[in-house]
Amino acid sequence: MTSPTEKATDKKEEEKIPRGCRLVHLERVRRAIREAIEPREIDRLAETYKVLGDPTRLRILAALGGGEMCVCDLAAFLGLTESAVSHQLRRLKDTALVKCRREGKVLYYSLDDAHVAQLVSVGLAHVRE
Amino acid sequence: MTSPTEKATDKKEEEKIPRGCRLVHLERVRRAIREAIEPREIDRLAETYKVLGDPTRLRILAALGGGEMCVCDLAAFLGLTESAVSHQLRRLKDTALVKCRREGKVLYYSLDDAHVAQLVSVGLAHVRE
DNA sequence: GTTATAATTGAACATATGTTCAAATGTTAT
DNA sequence: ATAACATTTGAACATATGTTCAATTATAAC
Repeated sequence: MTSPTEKATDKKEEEKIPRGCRLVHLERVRRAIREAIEPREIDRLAETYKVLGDPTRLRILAALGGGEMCVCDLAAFLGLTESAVSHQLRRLKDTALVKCRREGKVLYYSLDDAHVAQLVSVGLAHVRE
Repeated sequence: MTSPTEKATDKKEEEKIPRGCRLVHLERVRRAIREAIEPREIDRLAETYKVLGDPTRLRILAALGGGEMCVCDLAAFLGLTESAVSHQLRRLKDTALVKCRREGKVLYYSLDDAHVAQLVSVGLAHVRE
């Protein structure tokens, strides 16, 4: 299962495997390490999905899919305080999922780009299958 | 802004709007309510994204993208205990993101279907843009 | 049967999360 | 200036989350 060539790989990969743990399929562990996504990207990806993983924020995104809305519109739709909505919108903006523009006193929020609607629809396709 | 016809819509929608809250754009709130995704679907969607929103679970999915692995392989790759990995795999299985097959004492985990890899890649495209 | 291996389960802990409340911005009109 | 409006901010609270540890199940070999 572990051929001589596999045992002779560079140290970098070996060092990433904790000592003393069981190794049922060493070559598979090595490949996973080799092809792993960078930690920074993993963290950003996780942050994005974490933000998507809340019913309130998903409802906000779905609503914005129909056109821009202001904070109090969303508060009325969601049945929440404007403060709660504002907090959520900030997270959505920090993750580049929504953007906003000012018109007088009112801030109009909308989806940041086409990717966002796609993210929601791919997820829907999964849960509906 | 609020035409006579808009005021004459059915009561069901009106009742969904909390009393006493500001209404800057009533017609937008109505449309959001009308086109809203069902609560059950929203919850399942949120649950799916919540599961995706963790670095450890994303690393597991990315690793399984290269082929099936057993629990101790993943534990070695992640640098975590097998218990921690098992807990995470259960969440991934409950959300239909991974599946597993038994071969003797070993359980081999793999991505549940093509949708899963797509979910990860769409997310990656978003954070990389 | 016993022993060893692969994985799961449940309790416990520290940390993170979502909402509310009260107070503070920023903008427009008077 | 002042007042009113739209939204944001920070602190506080209860609840949820991820990992570890110890104990348990399940399979295979002896």
